[in-house]
Amino acid sequence: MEGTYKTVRALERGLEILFELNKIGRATPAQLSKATGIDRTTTYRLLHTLAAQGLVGRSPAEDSFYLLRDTRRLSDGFIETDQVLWLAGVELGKMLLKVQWPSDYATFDRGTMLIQETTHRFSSLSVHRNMVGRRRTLFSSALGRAVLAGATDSEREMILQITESSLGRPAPRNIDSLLEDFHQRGYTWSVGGSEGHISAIALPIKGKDRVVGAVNIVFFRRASTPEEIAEKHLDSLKSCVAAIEAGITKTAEDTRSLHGPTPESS
Amino acid sequence: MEGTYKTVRALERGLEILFELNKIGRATPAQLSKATGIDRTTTYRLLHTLAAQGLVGRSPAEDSFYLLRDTRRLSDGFIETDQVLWLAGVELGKMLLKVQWPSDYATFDRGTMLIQETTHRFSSLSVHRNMVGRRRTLFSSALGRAVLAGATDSEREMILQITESSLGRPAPRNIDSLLEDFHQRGYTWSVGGSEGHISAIALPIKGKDRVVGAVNIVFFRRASTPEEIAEKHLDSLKSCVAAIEAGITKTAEDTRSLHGPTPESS
DNA sequence: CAAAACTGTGCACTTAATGCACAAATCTGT
DNA sequence: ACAGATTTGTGCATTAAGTGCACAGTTTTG
Repeated sequence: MEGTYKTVRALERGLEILFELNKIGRATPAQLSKATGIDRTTTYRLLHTLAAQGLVGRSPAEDSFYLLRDTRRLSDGFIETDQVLWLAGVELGKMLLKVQWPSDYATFDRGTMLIQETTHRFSSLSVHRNMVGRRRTLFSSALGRAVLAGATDSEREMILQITESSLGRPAPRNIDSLLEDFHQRGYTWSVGGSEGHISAIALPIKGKDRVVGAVNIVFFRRASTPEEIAEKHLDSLKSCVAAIEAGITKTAEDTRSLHGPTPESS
Repeated sequence: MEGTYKTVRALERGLEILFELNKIGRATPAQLSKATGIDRTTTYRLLHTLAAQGLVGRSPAEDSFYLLRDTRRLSDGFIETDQVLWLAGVELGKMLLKVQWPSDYATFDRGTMLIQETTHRFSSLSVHRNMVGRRRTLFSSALGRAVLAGATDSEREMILQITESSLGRPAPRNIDSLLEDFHQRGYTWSVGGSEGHISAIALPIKGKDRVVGAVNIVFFRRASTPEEIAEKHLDSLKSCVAAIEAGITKTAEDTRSLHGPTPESS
């Protein structure tokens, strides 16, 4: 990412052939060579390498290669939320430039909020590091409260059920005051949170039809109050959330196009 | 495929990293290096190459890499029928050894039968070549008749509608006699087909809940009759079809397992 | 049946992938 | 808060490994 690096050509070319095969659906080595501009024999050998990996197969009758089921091994590990992760990281970075305080992006995961991305490392106003992977409670953290506030009624019910079953104890059901507070203020908050000296405000991130996660701004309890921070930085937080949400709907829109093999008839 | 070739290592290694990333979901260069056994700096550079292609992204905050949506470009071109294609090619090859006559595997595609795989090239009893991509009619070819015969009622209705709309003329609706003939004989047939001197018998290939295509045996009209060929080779044809169908259900069964990223909590 | 196109493989060339080495940054434990 | 341990990023020399030419064999075209 830093200095644009010298890339590995053999890998690039192999991938290029895979891309091409995905477009065409079926092709001979010569066709692929023409399409990619890679020398024919090189194409041939790259195809063999791909075949050895079980990614492409060759028709026993025709000379053409095509994709095999195992190509899924290259992409099945991808999950939608990863895309959001990238976005969140970028936007959090931008926000840090305006707001000095660090912030986290977290998702609801099995009863608690799982921090997925953070700018703690880059903020001079943070003592924490290694935030990613840590968890915050659903009820007492600003992040958790934001998710609860951003959820639809049915979604919230599901979240509460999951939380109860994974925590093994009943969840506090006085959510109403929390929701009211959120609608009044426009954000959720917590004071003296996880370690007694940390406070935060947070907003939910909403996807197409569900709450994806939440983003917060973290500050020292003795340094300021939620109200003061909100006054100064809520707009930044809001536009950060908006940017992430925009990215989500954008990636959701571009429906992946499957193109079947449509050889020309004679 | 022939002599196991010298594979391209750089490509293999890059793919290995992608595989690993698909398993783990999220990893630092060092982790990937350990997991794959590839030198750390090499791993690092391969990751950069993958990143340059837009396949993986790197968290701006954390050091870990993860997959991006574009990994789908590596596999979206794959279609289920391709898997069948490979199978069909192999099985047709096997059948050719027993039955001297050439045979084709074809699928229904926009109103006609599209030949996808063939052993014409390898049969000494064929004058044709370049069969793949050619088309046979739905009503007068053994292949087409086999698909009609193998379809369920609702499926057949769909096939007929598609055919009518793409041919622009009404389809013959006297299918009943065809079906009756099929159930009586156990195969479909055509005499003096596409070019006057070619005959064939055929069987449908059925997938989980739909007709996938059909396989035929082709012979010279003056050399034999459908009845004679069926007597000699229908068993071979049947076991060929059975092998392909077995392969289809097998690949359909192995449901692809998606594994989400489940980072450990602190 | 001759010409053109394509496939498969050996081989020589030198590009380009690789891993070591080192500096810088980051994390960990006390 | 500080020192040791771990990890990251990059330059560079080495040579392994990717690449394309050449040629023989096969297939397709006209």
